[in-house]
Amino acid sequence: MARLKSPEKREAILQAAVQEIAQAGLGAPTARIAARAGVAEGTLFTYFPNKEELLNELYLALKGDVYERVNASFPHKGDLRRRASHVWSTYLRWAIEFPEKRRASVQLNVSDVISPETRTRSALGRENIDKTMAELGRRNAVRKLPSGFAAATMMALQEATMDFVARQPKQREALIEDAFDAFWRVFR
Amino acid sequence: MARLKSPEKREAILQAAVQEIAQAGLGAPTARIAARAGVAEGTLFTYFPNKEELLNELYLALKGDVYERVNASFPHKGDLRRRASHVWSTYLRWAIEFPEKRRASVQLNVSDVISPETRTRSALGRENIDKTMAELGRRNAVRKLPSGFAAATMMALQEATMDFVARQPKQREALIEDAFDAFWRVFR
Amino acid sequence: MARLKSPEKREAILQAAVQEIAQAGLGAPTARIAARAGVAEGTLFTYFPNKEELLNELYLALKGDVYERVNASFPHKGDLRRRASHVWSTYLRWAIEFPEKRRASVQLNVSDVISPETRTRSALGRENIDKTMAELGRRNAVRKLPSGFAAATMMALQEATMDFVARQPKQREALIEDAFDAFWRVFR
Amino acid sequence: MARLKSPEKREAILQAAVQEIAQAGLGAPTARIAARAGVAEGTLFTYFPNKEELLNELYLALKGDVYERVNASFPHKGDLRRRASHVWSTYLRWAIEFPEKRRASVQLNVSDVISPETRTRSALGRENIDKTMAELGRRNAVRKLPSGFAAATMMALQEATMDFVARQPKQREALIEDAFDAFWRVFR
DNA sequence: GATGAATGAGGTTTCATTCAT
DNA sequence: TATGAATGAAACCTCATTCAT
Repeated sequence: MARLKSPEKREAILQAAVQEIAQAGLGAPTARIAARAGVAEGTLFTYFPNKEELLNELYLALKGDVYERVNASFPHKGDLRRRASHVWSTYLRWAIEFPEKRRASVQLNVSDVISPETRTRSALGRENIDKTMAELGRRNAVRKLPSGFAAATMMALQEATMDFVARQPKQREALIEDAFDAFWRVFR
Repeated sequence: MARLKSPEKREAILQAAVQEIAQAGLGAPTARIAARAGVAEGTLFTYFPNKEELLNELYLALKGDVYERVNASFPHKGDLRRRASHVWSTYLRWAIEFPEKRRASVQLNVSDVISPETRTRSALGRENIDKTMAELGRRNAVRKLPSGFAAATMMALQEATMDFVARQPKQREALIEDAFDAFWRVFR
Repeated sequence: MARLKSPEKREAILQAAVQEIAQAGLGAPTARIAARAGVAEGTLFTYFPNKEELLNELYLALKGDVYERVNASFPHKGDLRRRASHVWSTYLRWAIEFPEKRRASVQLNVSDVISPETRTRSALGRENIDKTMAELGRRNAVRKLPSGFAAATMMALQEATMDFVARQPKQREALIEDAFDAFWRVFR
Repeated sequence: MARLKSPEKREAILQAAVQEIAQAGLGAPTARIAARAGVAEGTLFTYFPNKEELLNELYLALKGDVYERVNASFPHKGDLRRRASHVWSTYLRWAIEFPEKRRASVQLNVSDVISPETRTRSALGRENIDKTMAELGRRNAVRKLPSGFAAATMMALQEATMDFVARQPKQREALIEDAFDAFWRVFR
């Protein structure tokens, strides 16, 4: 039998894509991605039929990456604040730990290469997050704002937080906590 | 004497760039920008030495556009909440009124074509905003968070708001106000 | 004003295409066609939007080339044999004089890059030929064969003749005449 | 002992090549040919050293296919017309019965991948045909035309006939006969 | 022998920029 | 100044062929 398509190589390509996209945006040449992954230009296309697919798969991989973390130790029995705080800090730590992944993620979000289908698929595994956000959205303070506002607000406030954490890594935990307090106040 | 470079043409190119970038991202070909502006491909380069410069100038133009609005009726004598509310709603209304401008603006922000110098230059005309944000940042609630957090938070929360307003244009004013309340709570 | 798109360059590209296709088939690289035409790779695409269009335009140019010759001295008042002979020999001489054009023409015909629309357009200017062929097809000898058989037969028999003329150029005129006699006998 | 190369697989590859080439021309990827043959990409190259060889072998196979038929019931004792008619209709029926084979055959003929050696080898098994054609060529009517004209004419006229039969399959036998009459007249 | 992943040269096309007009 | 044809580097992708398994 011939060699099997190795998951390692696929992973290497996705990781290389993260780095290149973080650096050069979605215009990053497939040739450079392949080179960084240590495979031939053509090999990339045995793992992904074309660049668009690669980008979509990358999107899913990145989302999956975070969701997995969030779900891993999700405090199902905790109260709302506890659960919101878990989502908040897990997410934020991920973004801080892997700044390139976050950067790539942002680029993918802003662009329109991500197909609706991919967006739908990415929702899988996000149930815990979604439920928590929905609950937040039903609180009196924001009841009049549309559903989805809570999630969007979290994304947005995290965005605002990350940059600062990136610049002051030592105060990381304090910043994460203080920023969550600010976030929480929106719904209090 | 030679003809003068017409400000109208320069403006037309910038406007065309907004549309094209909103539609196709920063990869939008200069040829299409020129075409939409109603000038020849080469003409674009008599107004801007290269694409990068065009993009930087566009960034400045867009920022200037908003700041001008904010400054136009700035309530210098109002209290903090009043001033913050002014910034909030002026900015938000601009983004809602010109969705393409906002989209282009986002693309430019995310990318790294905007030089540090341009970012510095863009600060001019933002004094009112900056001062208001700084004041917000000194409030007890967020005192421990880094300076700049207030501004970043506003940008971020507005981002979260816009999408909803875009989808429910009729409730625009209510949404803007309710979202500001949420925003304000962060600092309360 | 800028340079105008020069018909000479367009012509050069088409001629270069003829040579390259005659030599290497329809797979002939656009880069080589451009090089032979003495223009840059990219220039080819300012004259033809893509390779397919180039091929279609080439098809039309080649057809037009022959038809022009046939029409130039068409003996409208001659009897059927006279007119058939004119078509026969004009066509044949063209094919013999420009073997590469003929070879390119054959390749284009066999392939499926030529759109139906192009085939339709190519019919313009072929009225004299068509009318003559139709008249041939109505003769008793071939009355039972479908319309179009005469034209197809001529094409086919010419094909058979060309190769021989190519190999024995000195007997060209005699061969053309003798072969026409054979052709004519089909309808006698 | 190692497995033997299976003749069935070889045959499957050749048949697959016929289909693919009929559909997509000689540019048909070896990968698709292999896929259609139900073998792995690499396997194709254990049966044929490279694509060019495959094409040459296919050419021989196709020619052999027809010649076999012609020879099978060749009327060695019949007069010239009888023998010519046999060749004519056997050949024509083959082409009509296997349109893809014919299409592939045409593509191969037009291209220049077929080596002179292959052309020579393909002459084997064509003796009956050749002898009949040679005899036709010596008839008074075409005596002045080069040897080989008869064969070429037949090919050519058949080409002209096939298309019509393809479009009117019901009149097949009548068309074959009428067209042969027309063909015969060339030599009468 | 059979497999199919891996390779990289080469193909078509795009596009920022230049420059003759 | 204005124009748009010309340029050629570089992008994405295909495919014949090799070779580890």
